[in-house]
Amino acid sequence: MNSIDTRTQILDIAQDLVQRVGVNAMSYQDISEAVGIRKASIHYYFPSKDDLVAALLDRYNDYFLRLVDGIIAQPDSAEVKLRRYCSLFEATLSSGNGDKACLYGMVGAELVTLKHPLVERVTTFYRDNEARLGQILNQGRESGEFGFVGDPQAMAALIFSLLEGGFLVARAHGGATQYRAIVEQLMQLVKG
Amino acid sequence: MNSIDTRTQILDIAQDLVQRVGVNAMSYQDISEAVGIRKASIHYYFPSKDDLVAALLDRYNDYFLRLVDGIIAQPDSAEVKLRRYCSLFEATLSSGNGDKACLYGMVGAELVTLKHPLVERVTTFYRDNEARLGQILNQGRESGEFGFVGDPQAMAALIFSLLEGGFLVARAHGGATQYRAIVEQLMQLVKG
DNA sequence: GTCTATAGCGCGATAGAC
DNA sequence: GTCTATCGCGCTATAGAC
Repeated sequence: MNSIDTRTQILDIAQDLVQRVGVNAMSYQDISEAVGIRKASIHYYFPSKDDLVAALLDRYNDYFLRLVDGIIAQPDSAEVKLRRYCSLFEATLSSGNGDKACLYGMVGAELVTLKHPLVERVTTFYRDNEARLGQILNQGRESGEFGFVGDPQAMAALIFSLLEGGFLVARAHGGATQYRAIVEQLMQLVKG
Repeated sequence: MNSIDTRTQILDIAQDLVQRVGVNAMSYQDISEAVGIRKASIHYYFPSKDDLVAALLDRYNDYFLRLVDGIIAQPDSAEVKLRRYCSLFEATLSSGNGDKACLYGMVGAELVTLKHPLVERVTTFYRDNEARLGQILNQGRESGEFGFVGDPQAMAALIFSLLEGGFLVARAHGGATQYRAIVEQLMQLVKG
């Protein structure tokens, strides 16, 4: 099963690189040095760079949405669920050094330079996340925990944009502390 | 003054490219084709790519902050000022095709790939914008227009992250309509 | 100021030995 | 599966003619 291990190592390193420097600045050369194989060997697992990025996005999508669904399925209050959702993002920001952004946030910034099958993955990820945020907000509205004004779906879109943006801004200015302050301010607004 | 015109043309085209595809994907070749000169001639005005990007950021910083200061100086309500501030962003999103992001948002996403004198410009731009948003929010708090809970400076940081993120997300999903809906939802939250 | 020409590098990708 | 070797491209940047 050495081949599976190598494939996973490549994906892990590639994801780390994309989260730091973006898709365009990530190269087979960088990956090969970090993994300890030659860059030609990477083409054995991922013939083209688009194949690699697609695999990256699919793996992250499955991983992330499964975590989110796990949070939603728990019998917790809506506030706890929303806080946990925001923490999913923060965990990435804090892991390793503080210079990693959300994978889909980075890819979204470079969206125009991507080919079509990749673009659709990004829009789908955004839509799915907003839908799940909407579920949490609806629960909070019904239970009376959340008293924010306006449409829950509009609020879900706002929160998702806020978290993606908060990630990128925090990297330049304030770091995890600033991100946490923003989430705290958000919680106050949602409770209303 | 033909030289000044050419220099401005280069900056205009380069800015448009960075807002669409990012710093790393923007090339002297792309610029030369759009301006109608050879790429070697661009080096006459901007010896290195870092020189070009620095000039780009400085010009945009001056232009944008002057607009913001103009908005703040007017004898308008805080709500009008905040709406105008958000519209500054939206104007960029709508200009040309809908696939442009905020210049500093794009550069922020690629922050890790930038050299140091450029990084500082980005952090300064973020800080200056949050400070000005804080001014507007304070005015609204004092006049009684804004009833949001929490610290105005934390709220300013939240709004700035939201607008930068809203930009990037809207490009992938929903466009100017989605961005406008987010701003509308924000206004409701700020009024409290 | 703008041009042609070119250097030098890193990139994604492929062929073929082992 | 992993390697060496190499191709062809696009990039930033420079030298020097006009």
